Order: sequence, then structure tokens, then C-alpha cells
Amino acid sequence: MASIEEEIKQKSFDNELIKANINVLFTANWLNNKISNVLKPHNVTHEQFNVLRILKGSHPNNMCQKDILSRMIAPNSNVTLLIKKLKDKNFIEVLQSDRDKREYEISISETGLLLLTDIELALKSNVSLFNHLNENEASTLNALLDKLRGN
Amino acid sequence: MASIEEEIKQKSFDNELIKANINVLFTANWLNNKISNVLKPHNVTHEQFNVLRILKGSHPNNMCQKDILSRMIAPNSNVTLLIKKLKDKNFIEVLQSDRDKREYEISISETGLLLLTDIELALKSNVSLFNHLNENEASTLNALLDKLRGN
DNA sequence: AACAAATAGTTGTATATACAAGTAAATGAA
DNA sequence: TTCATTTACTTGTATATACAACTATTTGTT
Repeated sequence: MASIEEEIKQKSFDNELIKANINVLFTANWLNNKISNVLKPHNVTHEQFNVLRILKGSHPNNMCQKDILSRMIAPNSNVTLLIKKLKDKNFIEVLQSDRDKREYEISISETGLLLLTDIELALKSNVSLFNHLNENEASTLNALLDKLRGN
Repeated sequence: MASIEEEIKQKSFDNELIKANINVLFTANWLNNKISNVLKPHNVTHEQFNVLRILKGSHPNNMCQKDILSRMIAPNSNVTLLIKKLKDKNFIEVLQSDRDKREYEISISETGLLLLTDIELALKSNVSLFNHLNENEASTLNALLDKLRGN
């Protein structure tokens, strides 16, 4: 854990903006690795966990694939496949919709809810280990990231 | 372009720290897509571009694979394959090392340098389009990201 | 009612990623 | 000088990602 310059052994950057871009990408990768390590013993990938989190958010209401997609952090993945994987592990329930036969009614299962409780507990005790910001700093960081994206 | 809550349609977060984690991941994915779009017409992926950038950084000195790895933003990739791809496109030159026959002497080619000049020009004119921070804000962001990782 | 357009999701393909196991060369201790 | 250990990189495999083309269903227009 060190400054971005040390982390990627780059002596200097053209300007703070370019450095910030690289820093965001590097930190996201760093975070992703940390979170993935917490998830690994639970046998879910980061994106699978995100989808479960999203489904829990709307529980007990169902969601269809496009609802899930609109809430994903990295909405590039093949959601069809993600859903299949989660269904195979019995973490979600999937039913064809009556209202619109193209859609599915997707919801988190009891097993899925239990898993999520476990994971969120594990994550919570780890977040403090790998996040060295206080609430105020985190709040400033959020504002700056929102602004970076043009908000 | 909106607040992270709007972007992923999540009404609230447990705390600013958790929100910041998700915001970093989301923003990195957002940035990655923007940069990839700039790179696409040049026929290189983001990681291939990073490796070229790294090689340019040490040019005219050679680097071996482990040197490159230590400077990568997302050092998870299969560098052997990345190198192969870049060599096939003639963007780099690869020679077995005399000093240590396990290593390679890798350097950016003239073609690679020209490509990089083009891309960096394109990126520079785009960075301002998709980065809405001034130097001071970017500097604060950098400090916060470094601190998040424990620096 | 008929049909073009839009929507929801699927399938396929090429490439990328994560990770474990393997090979070859260099290093270092007895 | 021998041989175990470490280092540098490769190979293989399973899964994930990006993206284009496709099918089925619904919606909207005339």
C-alpha cells in the first residue's frame, strides 16, 4: 500500500487529471481483488454477488433481466449466463412472466438471502481493514467521483 | 451522467464508505469504457495500450516481463499472451536475453511509438470531455484514493 | 386486423481473465 | 560441484467479457 506512483512505479504523470484516471482504475482493481478474496470461500464471483445484492434490494418484489442490468456496477456482462449460474446454485428463482412472455420474474431465494447475510457480515468486517477513510473523506471522495463523471 | 445513486438506481447505501467502494468500481468501469472507445479504432485493447505506455516510459531501455508486470494497473493478465499479441501487431520487439536465458528484452518499436503518439493525442482531447475535475480536485481525489488503499 | 418497429432475452464467437501446474534456467548452500 | 530452491516465463483450463447476430414477443401505426 503506497502512493499510486510507487504502486505502478511511474515517476510522474502529465497532470493530476491523468494521474487521477489511472488511480481510479488501479484502486478499482485493487478493491476488486480484495472483495473477490472475501467472496471466494462463498463460491460466488463479484458480479454474481452484485446481482444477488440487487435482487435483495427489491426483495420480495421480482425483477426482470433489464431491471437487473440497469442496476449493475459493470453492466457489460452476459446477464443471461449470470442468471443461469445463480439459478444452478439455487441462489435465485426464475419464472417466465405471464404478463410478458419475453421476460422472467427473477427473485432471490432463501438460500440466496442466507448466503448474502454471511457475505455481508464478512465484507463489513473486512471493509474497515481495507478502507482507510473516515465518513467525511469517503463523502468527499463520492462527490469527486460523481463530478469526474460529469455530475 | 449522474450521482452514483441514480446511475445504479440504488436509493441509499449503508454508509459513505460502502458507497465510495461501489462508486470507485462504477467509475472505473465507466472510465474503462470511455478509454476503450478511444482505443478501438486503433486496434488495441486497454491493457495492450497500458503495456505500450509502460514500454515507452522506459524507452530506449528494454524491459522484461516481470518489469512490465510490476508497472501494470491490473497486473492479473496473462502477460505472455499480451506480449504475443503486441509482437504480432509489430508494436514491440522481443529478443531472448543473453544475460538470463529465461528473460526477454522487450522494447517498443517505431510503429508502436507512432501509434502511441496518435492515441495519446486522441486521449488528451477526450480526457477533458470525460473528466470534469480541475487540477485541485483531481489532486484531492488522488490523495483520497491513495489513502483509501492505506497510504 | 396487418405489419413494421421496438423490446427482451439468447446464442455464438473471439478474446480476456484468473489461476493452477508445468518447464527451463539461474542461484546458493553443503 | 552437486542438487535443492528460487525465479522467469509458459501452458492449459475454466470462466468471464465484449459484441454482433438472432429469435420471440409485444407495441404502435395505419
